Amino acid sequence: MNKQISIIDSLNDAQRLAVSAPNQAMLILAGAGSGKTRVLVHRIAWQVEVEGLSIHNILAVTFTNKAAREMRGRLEELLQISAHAMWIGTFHGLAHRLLRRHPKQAKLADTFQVMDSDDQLRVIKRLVKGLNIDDSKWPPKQVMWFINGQKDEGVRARYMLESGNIYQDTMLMLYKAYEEFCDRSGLVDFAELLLRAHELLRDNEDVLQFYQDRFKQVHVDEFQDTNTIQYAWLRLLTEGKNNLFVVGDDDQSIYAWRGAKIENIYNFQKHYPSHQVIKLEQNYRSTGNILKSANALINNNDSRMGKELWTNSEDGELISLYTAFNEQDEAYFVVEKIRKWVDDGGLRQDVAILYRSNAQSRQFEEKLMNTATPYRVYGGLRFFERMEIKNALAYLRIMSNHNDDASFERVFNTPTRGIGIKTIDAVRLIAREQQISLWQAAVILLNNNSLSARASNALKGFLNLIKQLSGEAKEAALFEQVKLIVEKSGLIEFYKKEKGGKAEVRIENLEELVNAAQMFDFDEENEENLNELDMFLAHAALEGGEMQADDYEDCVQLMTLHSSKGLEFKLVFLVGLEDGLFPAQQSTDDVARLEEERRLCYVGITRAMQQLYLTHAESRCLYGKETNPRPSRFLKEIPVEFLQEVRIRANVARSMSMPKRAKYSAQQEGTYKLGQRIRHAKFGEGVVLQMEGEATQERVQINFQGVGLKWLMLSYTNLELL
DNA sequence: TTGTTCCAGCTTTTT
DNA sequence: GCTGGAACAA
Repeated sequence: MNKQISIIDSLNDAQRLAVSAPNQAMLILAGAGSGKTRVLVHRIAWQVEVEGLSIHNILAVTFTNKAAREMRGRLEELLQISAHAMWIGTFHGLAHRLLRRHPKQAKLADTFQVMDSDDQLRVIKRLVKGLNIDDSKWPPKQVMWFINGQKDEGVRARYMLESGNIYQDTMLMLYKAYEEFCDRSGLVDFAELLLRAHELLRDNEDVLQFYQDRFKQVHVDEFQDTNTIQYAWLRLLTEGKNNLFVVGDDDQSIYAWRGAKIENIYNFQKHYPSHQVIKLEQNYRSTGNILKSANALINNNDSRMGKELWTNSEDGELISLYTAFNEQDEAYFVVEKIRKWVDDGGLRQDVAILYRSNAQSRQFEEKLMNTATPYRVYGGLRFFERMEIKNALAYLRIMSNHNDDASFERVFNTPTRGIGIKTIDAVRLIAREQQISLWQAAVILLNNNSLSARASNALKGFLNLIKQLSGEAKEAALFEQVKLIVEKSGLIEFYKKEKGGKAEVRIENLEELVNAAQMFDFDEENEENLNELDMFLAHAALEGGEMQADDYEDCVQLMTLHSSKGLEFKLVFLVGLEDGLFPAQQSTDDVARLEEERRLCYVGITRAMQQLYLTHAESRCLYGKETNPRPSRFLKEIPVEFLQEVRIRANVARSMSMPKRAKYSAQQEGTYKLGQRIRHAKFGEGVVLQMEGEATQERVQINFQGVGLKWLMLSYTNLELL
């Protein structure tokens, strides 16, 4: 009794319904800021405290490690227990755990290693080259998208038929070759983790039965982001049991471009007919004006399940709109406002600058730096993705598994040890011909004595180094193994010679890697019978590590709209609201993609708690070219009554209809060509010689008879065509 | 083997 | 306009 009350006491009606619903399929449509994670955590607590389930009987799946950590933490706090052993994790993390537990049934080597996307791309590049395929017609990146796209849909190369289309068939051939390569090297990419885990359950009745029995309840966060194979996996686990509890928001689906299937929400309703839908529409985050603007914007999307956020809180301030001259001015304005916020006692960490593309951060960084304002940019290289770290890890991997070709390629000549192109090509050739690993090929080559003495020594030197290191490392603790390779691989000396001031940081990072190994909590992840090194390497690939260390300083947050999802800030600047930038150029001619951009804008607006600034520039340097973009169409979708136009000093209430430059529409565009003859009221007849600028900025140079050269602004001049 | 130059590419991102 | 990678020269 007490327990029930304590779990649902602090919740609103809709949240209570969701948390205390009987054990059945549930679809929770949770708007931004409506307490989604809260519901998830309390639901699990309810099942433990009230329904009497053991935490072992509960599975909770998220997309990011951060979300998983947060959920675990909040659950521990609420239940006052250790949720250590509970299966809370990312799709990839849980899939990895399954594969480690059942490598045989999954048809994997039990020493398999996880490749991150960087590893994957390198492998594909190598493969494309090795097969003599024109990488301008089949760019490795596209090959990677193709392969991952197929895997996301659950399609193996062997299920695919040749189409007679050269492009498709070459892709297919590469997909096949890639699969063979991965099998031979014992490597598994991210998409493969999911696909394999699905096949593991699908093809092994006993394994499936075991997990179906174990997990009485399955919970999914951010369900709108699941792709086909993830949903298929969830369905297998909950087959015939009606015990899938999903939380999501169709309006915040912004990852269709990487395979997320919003249809999964609709299919859920078909596949679990006795499900219950609960909408969480009360928002606890933003002011009324912010919410109403967001609602108005998202209403322009046709494909929606329908949901309208509301709040008990005040309307708050109007949303501010600033029109900048150019991107410099925009950044200046934003930084000026932040300065004021801080002067008025605000915290920098409550402020976020959100943009559509990473390249936009630079202007703001410069201005912030000039004013000595601490800031943090999200989305850079993470610790385990740094080159020096990846190289060190490659040494560890090849020690663990000599046949790991991806790692072999990475370090055979890093640091340089005189293994030239000719030598490695000979090795690659043998490997390809005999379908063996580079390591095995190198051994054969050395035994054949077919290399020059110098090349042979260099290659032998590398193999011996690895052998010697593996020998020495065998008995050592994890951190000692890492220390050993950092010291003996020659990487430190190698980076010491590097110029450009990076040397110091790189060496520090390598030392930090030893620390990371020492801190690595083996038991935490390991119910499996694995050695510590393999777990550490998997951890590195699956977690990526923290971005930057200065987490604790009070600083302004800069990030893309995508990475802002799930976060909230008192003061938000949504910048670069210009057609072509946001919505992105590539998304403007397709309704579905445009709707995704709109959802992205909706995500951005709903990050703001108290104050929201929208900015756009009339002129912007893009790819080295001056452009005059029109204000984003999304701006026009926000009703004028929620907006106020802002200058640097004074606020000006908005009176006129929104797009103040729309009147200079395309009517004149393309009218003037070089050589066009015209007449001007004052200057008489002339010929157009040059044109530049767009829209209001469009100017033409005209050679007037008897008057000479003149530059005229088209928006101010009336010219008669002749 | 290293340094230079040239050239393509250029949304969004986790795992 | 900037960056990373590849090709080429010394």
